[in-house]
Amino acid sequence: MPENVEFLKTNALFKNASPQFLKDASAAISVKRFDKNFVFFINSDEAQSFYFIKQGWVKLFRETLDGSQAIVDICTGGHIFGETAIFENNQYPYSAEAVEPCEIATIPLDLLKTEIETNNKFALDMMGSMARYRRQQDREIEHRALQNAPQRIGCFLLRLADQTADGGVTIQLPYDKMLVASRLGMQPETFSRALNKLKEKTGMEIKGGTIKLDDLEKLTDFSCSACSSSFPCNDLQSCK
Amino acid sequence: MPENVEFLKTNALFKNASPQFLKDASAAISVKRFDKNFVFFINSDEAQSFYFIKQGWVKLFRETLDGSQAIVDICTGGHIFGETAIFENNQYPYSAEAVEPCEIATIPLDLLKTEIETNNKFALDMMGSMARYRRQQDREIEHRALQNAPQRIGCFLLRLADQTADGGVTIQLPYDKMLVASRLGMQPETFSRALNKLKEKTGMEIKGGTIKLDDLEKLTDFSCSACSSSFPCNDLQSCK
DNA sequence: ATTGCTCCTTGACCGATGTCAATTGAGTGG
DNA sequence: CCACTCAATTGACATCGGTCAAGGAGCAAT
Repeated sequence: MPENVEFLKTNALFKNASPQFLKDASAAISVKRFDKNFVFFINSDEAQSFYFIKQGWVKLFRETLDGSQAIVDICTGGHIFGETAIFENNQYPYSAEAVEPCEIATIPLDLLKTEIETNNKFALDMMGSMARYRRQQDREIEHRALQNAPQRIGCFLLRLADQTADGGVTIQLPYDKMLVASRLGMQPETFSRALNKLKEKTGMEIKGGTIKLDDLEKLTDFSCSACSSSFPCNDLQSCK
Repeated sequence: MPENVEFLKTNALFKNASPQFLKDASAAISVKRFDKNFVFFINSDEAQSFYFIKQGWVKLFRETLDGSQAIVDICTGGHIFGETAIFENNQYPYSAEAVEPCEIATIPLDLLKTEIETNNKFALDMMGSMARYRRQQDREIEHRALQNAPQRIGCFLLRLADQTADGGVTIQLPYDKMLVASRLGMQPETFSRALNKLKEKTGMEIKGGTIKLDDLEKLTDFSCSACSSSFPCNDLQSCK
């Protein structure tokens, strides 16, 4: 397969991509760096391309008339965005902005469209990917209805947690606290206070965006009681 | 096409279903009436079938350890449910219960699975249907974050509205107010109070589940300012 | 070190929603 | 017609989260 598109394989969606698709993509692809705050497209723009994130974080969002923002998703390396325009009359259904310097591959949407139309295996993978997203969204709605702010933060942290050698846990926030707050649908002030409450309840140690905890169970006890999945909630995507 | 599966065509998903699928479905299908509160399956049950609603309303939901319920969706005639188990290791990702007497067709999941694997047109339709659902969910999350209770109710009503001859509008709630409340992610008490506030603001006339309003614009002015779509929000599914 | 910037935190306050309890109302079956 | 049940409303109150304003912490440029 062409070298310059090998990285696509880091996304399971492309594991059954046809040679033709890879060849065409290889010819048409453009990989570039983008600065923080670069806007890839805005909601309802005519869609020409979809994007593959090699590196960095991208925020997908929609805005209301009165200027509020709703975060649709926050994605990073290995994820694609903008591809849903295929099913939306070729209009992007949200806006996309870099939240830090990024390395992004731009690929014509037509190629993807042709591929799902002609390669059934690929179509199946695409459906799997859409179903995974659906599961994610369903749970997100549930969390917002049934969990309070500290619990939602706890749940978010759990999906970032790395076991350390001594049985403890280290968690590194992947981006700004402000952005985590809006990802979780709360105000920065609420986030700050809720994180403090979580700290009290679990004895975690917080230093900037790094969090340490000796016992994961403290966190699961606190957060997972108000959720319909039980930990480890493998049906939910990690946030990394 | 076999007569006893003709009704499937009322769902756009089946417009490109293969003759083979229809024939197999025709042989395997079972159409029955179910009482109110009948439970079709519960979350994480092994999935054998998916269901097509000919008549009535069905509630899809998940439950937490502490007994709270989160509504995933509430569906009616022409909609299917349970089909997502295909992408979830053959386990239903939610529970399903009749909220009133229903007429439901039960169809083996295998047939659907085979169909998406072998009929690419069908697979594309399936993706379209999944994308529509995604759009729906994205907006749902947005609404819960940015709209208050009266606005959410207003938005819900707008998607039920029928123009009457004299330019006015009649709206009929499709099911219990309690269920509408949980569909909108709020408590029955909150719903009741919020509906009163909406009545004050728009001058609507409420009698049981029937609502009359002379001017739709009163409602859109009130609800749609806190939304990222503008009315008529054709990207959102009607609630009927 | 100083300045200026942005992110983050904290305090004070308020409005929205949830909770609990009592009451009313509508529909059902005896 | 009456009792029963459940939905719906209403009141009182608590809690949560949002808003506004002020201050502190980290960081880069000078």
